[in-house]
Amino acid sequence: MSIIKVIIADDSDFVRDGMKIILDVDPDFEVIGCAANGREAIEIAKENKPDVFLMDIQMPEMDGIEATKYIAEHNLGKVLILTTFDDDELVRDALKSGAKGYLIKNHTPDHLKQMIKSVVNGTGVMEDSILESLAGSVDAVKDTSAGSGFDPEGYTERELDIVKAVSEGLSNKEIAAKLFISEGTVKNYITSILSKENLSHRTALAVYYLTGRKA
Amino acid sequence: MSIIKVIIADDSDFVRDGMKIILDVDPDFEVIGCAANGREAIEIAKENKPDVFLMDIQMPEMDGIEATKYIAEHNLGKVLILTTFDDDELVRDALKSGAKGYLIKNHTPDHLKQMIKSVVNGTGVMEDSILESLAGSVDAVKDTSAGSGFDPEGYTERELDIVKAVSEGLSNKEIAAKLFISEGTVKNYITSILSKENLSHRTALAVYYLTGRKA
DNA sequence: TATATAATATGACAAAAGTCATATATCAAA
DNA sequence: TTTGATATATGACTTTTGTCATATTATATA
Repeated sequence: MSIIKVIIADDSDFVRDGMKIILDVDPDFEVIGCAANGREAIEIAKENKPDVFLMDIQMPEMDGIEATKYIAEHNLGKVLILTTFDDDELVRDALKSGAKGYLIKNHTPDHLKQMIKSVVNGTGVMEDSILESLAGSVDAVKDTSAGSGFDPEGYTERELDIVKAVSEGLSNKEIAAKLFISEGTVKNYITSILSKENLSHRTALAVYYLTGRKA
Repeated sequence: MSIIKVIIADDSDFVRDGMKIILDVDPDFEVIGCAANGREAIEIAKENKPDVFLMDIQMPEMDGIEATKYIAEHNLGKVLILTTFDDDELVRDALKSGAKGYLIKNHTPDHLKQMIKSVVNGTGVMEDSILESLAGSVDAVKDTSAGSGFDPEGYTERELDIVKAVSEGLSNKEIAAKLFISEGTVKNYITSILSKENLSHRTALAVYYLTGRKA
């Protein structure tokens, strides 16, 4: 695998520098340019075509979505969207515009690099799996948020205390001690929560709460 | 629990606004001020003492670490450090300066809120566990796919099959059916895995595998 | 070949987990 | 004030989990 040429586009110098530092120390990567907005990124790309753009969405002058559209149309490289908050709509727009995936900014260096490599080397079939794995990893980070996954709607505070405790891997006895209630009460809560979610045991509940996936 | 008063200090308006929006929609929180650097945050706090500061590290004029020192010395509130990259050294400095914990910026709204509450309500004994859980959650994000936290080293393929199945929330019976082995064999595997990881039940194992956190 | 490891299996047992009916106290809303 | 929701508790019971000792293959390696 040859050196992966990267252009970083992000209006925050902190993020830009951070990414650059991370990639610069790795001989597999070469950061051929940094830009504070989409237009700058494209200008850099016209002189020196990168393998991949790390592209923020929110940027002045030309945002990541517009830039991605242009890049995809002119075949200037692959785009990996960077998001700080996982703004579902924006990300969806970006993917529609031709981005190959999206990352949350604070992935560890190794994870980041691995993902960039996946995107760069991705051919037809692989790309789905990349998106899937990206989506999966974002889901894993998601805790309770809206949309897919565990929905706190319809639960009382106390029930949510129980859900959280179960999802920390605590036993009924431990939960009882933690919340100063009897073990029987904990069991009652769990029975009722399981029935609401149509699950049969606590582990399935923990998994669902943590990953949004039901077995 | 009364309303939690928050001051947000971050040089990026994107982060600042994002945090504010997230907290504003929740009646449990009141954002009493936003600041672009540590000095501003402290000025706001002198007029209206907050329960907690959400404090970026990298900021112009007065950075989060200096600000945290001042806040801790003058008892102006608890500090939760926000980091985009988990820069170990900076975070360590911040914790030394009296911060109560640190968050990565892209936690989901619910997770963020929950953590703020933990910090605000934390008293003596609880604080360790908060830090621990924060550290754990950062670890979890560090490597959602595989790597930190649960270490596959020392496990056979078959054992890992079991770990994965447990972490999908499957029961012993379901795992047995899925892997075409007897339920007893599944139990044996689980007993041995739990003992290797020093855990007492499958839910703790699933949580550990999924989040890197041990109960 | 002898030995270690991996994958499988059983049975007996103990310990949790989960179900269900029932009950009480509080508090807010109709 | 009656009703409904929430938080709590018990006891009796069933099912699932987890533990342990023990055993059979197959395969790889010393």
